[in-house]
Amino acid sequence: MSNITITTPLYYVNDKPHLGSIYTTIASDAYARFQRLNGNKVMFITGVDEHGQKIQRTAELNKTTPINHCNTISQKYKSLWEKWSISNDCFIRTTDPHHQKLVEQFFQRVQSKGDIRIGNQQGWYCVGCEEYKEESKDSSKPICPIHLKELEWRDEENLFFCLSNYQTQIENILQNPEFIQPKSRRNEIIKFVSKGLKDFSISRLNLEWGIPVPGFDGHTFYVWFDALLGYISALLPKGEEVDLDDINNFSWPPEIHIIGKDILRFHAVYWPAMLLSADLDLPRKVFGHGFLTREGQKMGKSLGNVLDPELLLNKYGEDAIRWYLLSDFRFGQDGDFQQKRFIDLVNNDLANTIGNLLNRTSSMSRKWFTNKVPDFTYDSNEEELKNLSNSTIIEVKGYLDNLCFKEACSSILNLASSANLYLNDNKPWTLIKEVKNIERVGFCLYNVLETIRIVAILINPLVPNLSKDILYQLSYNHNQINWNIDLEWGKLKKSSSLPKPSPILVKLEDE
RNA sequence: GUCAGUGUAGCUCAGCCGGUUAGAGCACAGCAUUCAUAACGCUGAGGUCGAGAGUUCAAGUCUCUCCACUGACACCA
Repeated sequence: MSNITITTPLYYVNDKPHLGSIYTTIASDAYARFQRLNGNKVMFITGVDEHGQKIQRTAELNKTTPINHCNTISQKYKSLWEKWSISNDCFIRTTDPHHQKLVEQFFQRVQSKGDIRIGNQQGWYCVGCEEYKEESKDSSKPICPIHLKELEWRDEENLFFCLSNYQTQIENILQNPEFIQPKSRRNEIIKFVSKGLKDFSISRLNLEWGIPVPGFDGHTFYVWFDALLGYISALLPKGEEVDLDDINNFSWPPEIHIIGKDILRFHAVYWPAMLLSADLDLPRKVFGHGFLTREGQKMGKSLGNVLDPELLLNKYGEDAIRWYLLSDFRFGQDGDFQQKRFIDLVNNDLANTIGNLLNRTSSMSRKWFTNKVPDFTYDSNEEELKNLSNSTIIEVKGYLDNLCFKEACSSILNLASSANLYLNDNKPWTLIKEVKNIERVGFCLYNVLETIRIVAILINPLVPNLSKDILYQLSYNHNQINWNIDLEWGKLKKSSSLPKPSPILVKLEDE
């Protein structure tokens, strides 16, 4: 048993949650549940990032104060995660007071290390965006691609973090092939780092909505510096004095940061350097997952094709969406959300393959074994399903350990299909016509029921509610499941009662 | 522009160090059928493996060229 800390990004509260955030969070949740089921002590962190210019501007647009805006959006995230059964152990807000203390303390460490300097942030600035833009390569007059207006040159005093001091150390960290996943993203980062690291600014001037930099009037911390530290604040008890020396007693460092590919560099380069500077341990792994498109198109407000997680949940239920997102997309790659495919897959996999398997087997047992799991003394060398279950368990563990959700789902589904086939081959409904076969039928049905139980336990981290429903219908205690115990073949008690089966998933209909 | 990756059945993708008639799931068509949720099962149709050239006894699998798409190339949560 070990301590495992898992993080989602701290979502920027500029806008309400979208499908991308639920995708990351569901995957993280599945991984966290998997680790718990294996008996590990898990600290699953999620939360929100609430500072910065964009927030301030959005609040102004909505004619409210930044903190009110943050309260509203943060609450949306919080309640949405509850509705989705996200099993996070804490929820950090970067406006939490103890976070501010931690940022200050962290800054002082880095500063005393000599990794902070004053410099000037220069660049082409778009007044409309209120952002620095990358200098355009080919045109001499830089133009904002959004506002199509000329950019103006700005030169602002900022504090800089001396990332360049960590060039070789970062390169060494990247030597570890496990540190950044998937591999393609790792290559990008290595390439990026090899071109030479430049210092980056960690403060802004004249931006009110941020944490003030101690000792530098008018400076507030740039959101990234602030936000990344939320992973640490999340672990510390609220309201008490913070002490960075103690964080290893609070499940630091994380086993994994699960993030979208867009923010990989911050987590895989800037963040490790910051931690090195502060003499803190590094996360063991950073996983940059892919993005989702919808029916082949990017999702965006301008296209008006965003999928609202709340609407999805109300319409289809969490299990259906969780299964689709985890089973059809390779986690490291981009995926395309297709309505028809979603409906087809969920109905096939969950309702037909798994759900109907439960239904048909339970029905037979109830019919011929007085509403119970068969009791029998039939002796046989035949261990087809037992062996397949055991090999599936090993496979699934391996896949989930590497966040290969799709492969895990497919492996589990294969087990369920095999159980369906096993029934078709053994034909208990024919055997039972001769009374002398009752023992053999009992043996056959028990094998399938037990396989269903294994299937239910294996899908538990992926679709927890569906899993519980199946276990309930098998009269198997679904509280406190532990994979080291409950995945053992033969745990289903003979003669335990079977309730009348009911569909575990109402089939979805295409609109 | 530079670098990297991808391009295989209608859709999503597997195909490791090159080796018999190119695979899976879904979709589609047919058969069978009740233990079951019109489910499960079986069969079938469907691919010039992006294009062209080359290496080889043999290439989806290696090399080169071209085409298309995607990503990275420092302040985008």
